[in-house]
Amino acid sequence: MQILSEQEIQRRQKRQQLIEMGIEPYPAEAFPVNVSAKDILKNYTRNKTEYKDISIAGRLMSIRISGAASFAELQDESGRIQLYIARDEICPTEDKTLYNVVFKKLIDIGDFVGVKGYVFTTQTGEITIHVTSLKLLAKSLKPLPIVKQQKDTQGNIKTYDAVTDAEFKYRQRYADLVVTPDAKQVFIKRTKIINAMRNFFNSHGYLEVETPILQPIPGGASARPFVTHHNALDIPLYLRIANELYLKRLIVGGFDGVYEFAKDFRNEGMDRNHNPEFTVLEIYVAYKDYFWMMDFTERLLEHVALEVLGDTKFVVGEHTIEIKRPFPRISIYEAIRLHTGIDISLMNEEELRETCQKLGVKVEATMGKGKLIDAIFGEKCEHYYIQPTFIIDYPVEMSPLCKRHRRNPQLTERFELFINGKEIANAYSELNDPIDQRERFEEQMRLMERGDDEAMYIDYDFLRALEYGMPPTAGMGIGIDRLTMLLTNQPSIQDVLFFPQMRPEKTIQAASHAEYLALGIREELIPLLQKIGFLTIESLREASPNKILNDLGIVRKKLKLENLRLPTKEEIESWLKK
RNA sequence: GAUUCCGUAGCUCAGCAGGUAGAGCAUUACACUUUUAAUGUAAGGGUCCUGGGUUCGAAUCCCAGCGGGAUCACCA
Repeated sequence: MQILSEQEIQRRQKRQQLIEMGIEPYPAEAFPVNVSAKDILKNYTRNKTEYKDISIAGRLMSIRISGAASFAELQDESGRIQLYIARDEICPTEDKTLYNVVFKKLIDIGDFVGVKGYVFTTQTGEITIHVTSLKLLAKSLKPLPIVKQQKDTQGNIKTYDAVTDAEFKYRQRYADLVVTPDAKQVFIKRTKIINAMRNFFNSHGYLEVETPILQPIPGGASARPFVTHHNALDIPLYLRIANELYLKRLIVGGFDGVYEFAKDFRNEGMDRNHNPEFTVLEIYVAYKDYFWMMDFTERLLEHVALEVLGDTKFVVGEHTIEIKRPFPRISIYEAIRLHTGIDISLMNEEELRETCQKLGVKVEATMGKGKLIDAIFGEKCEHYYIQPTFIIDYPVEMSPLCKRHRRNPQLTERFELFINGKEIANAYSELNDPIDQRERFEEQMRLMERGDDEAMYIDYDFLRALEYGMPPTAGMGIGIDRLTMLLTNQPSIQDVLFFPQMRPEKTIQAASHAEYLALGIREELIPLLQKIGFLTIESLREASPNKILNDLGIVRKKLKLENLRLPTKEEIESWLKK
């Protein structure tokens, strides 16, 4: 049994009352809609004749009753518009039930209604729908948070009582979306970002593809995977941590440009930058190198910013960022030298470890050369790159899937794009020498044996694919969640995911009346027991009979039920024995 | 995983040198035919996150747990 608040009980009673009056609170038939709130607000003043016979549906978000005429606000997907409801308009005959009872008493904030009527402007100058008929489309049983907004004389919107409880917003996004227009805008932009990218890729003739999410070997990145099990095959399967190796197989197969917006899964810590599942765009283009990909990435981001924001400049936190081609390019060694004064380019693992210690960068025994360099860069350099900057030419140890640098075999042809101090994109000239690739995998195996639980597994099928020959290829990945955070100025990944992962809620299921009765509890005592907190049989069993008796006495007095016969201690003990 | 802050009505929040639980909106009732977050009058609504402890007495102090946020660690 659900535990209901006073308002929830009232709404259930209203629902029942509607049914008894012959009004279906959840009608099956479609309601024809021929206009949106936004359309009316935008175009009515210029084109009044078009809005003489309109039909619109949405949620009631405020109701102001004043006698025989009332105002309400209807919210549809596009926004809110005011309704004017006059009793004698919606009830032209003697029977005023629809207005006096259904509208005034039985309809609540949050209910879906459909209205027909015509648009006019009130004396206070607000574009309003004069309602001539009103129909309940769906009853809402749970009260929404009440968020109010006021426009000041400059047209700025002031919000009162906005939902601030992060837990409420993330767990009950459906309710947050109803009452927080800004939240909705973030998600609309997210989709626009993806659409803009997709259009950009398609206009280049690249093919959108789908590759396995359930993988026998979790490859293409360094991360701890989620493991599941396939019953029929009786094998473990992993939720993908990346799709890189599959997309490259497709390049082997003769597609010259493939991309995928992929959900990846990593079984690691969660914070405002990390959710266990997240979205990554990866794209691979044959016969290109990382220089081409840098240029391509610049153009892509410029395109996305213009499509989504209409501008290449935007504000993130305290910074204004500008997507301005070309972005500066700086090698990782140079970046480290610049920000620490130390040249690490010729150091071995031991020297790097000492350098880390000197710089106060935390290290672990399992870290190899690649991770050590990454640690220094992450701690000492990353946050300086606010404006878009390519960090290039990473050491080979950090990049097991990346082609060696054409002039220096200790380096790779790799870039990462940093914006606002965070990595936004990662790209390579892809390693296509199967012998080198095999050796790099083997190096990863050695790291794994040292205890690096994020080192890559060897994917022999991928090696086999490379052995058939893969053309020179440039590949690039962008974290869509991070990019969305950037372009919508949201500080937390949870704000750009509809349903961020949360610890499961503990729901208390209250015992049913039958369960109380089964213990021999008199029916009249059940509400009292619930009132004093014994909502489950289990909680009752754990309590002492004396406490139950005491509390019942208190609540009886409080509810002024002096005529109610309290149970004896023996009676209570008899319940607890059953 | 560590540190730290928070958890009071449907929502936003007060309340803490321990002494009967508060406000605004929302809800209910009555009045009102053009209102602009907030008409007037009245009423109802709470396991003060949970469990222990200290105390004559705990929303308030102490301990533990649960949930969430922030910082850090790992990573994208």
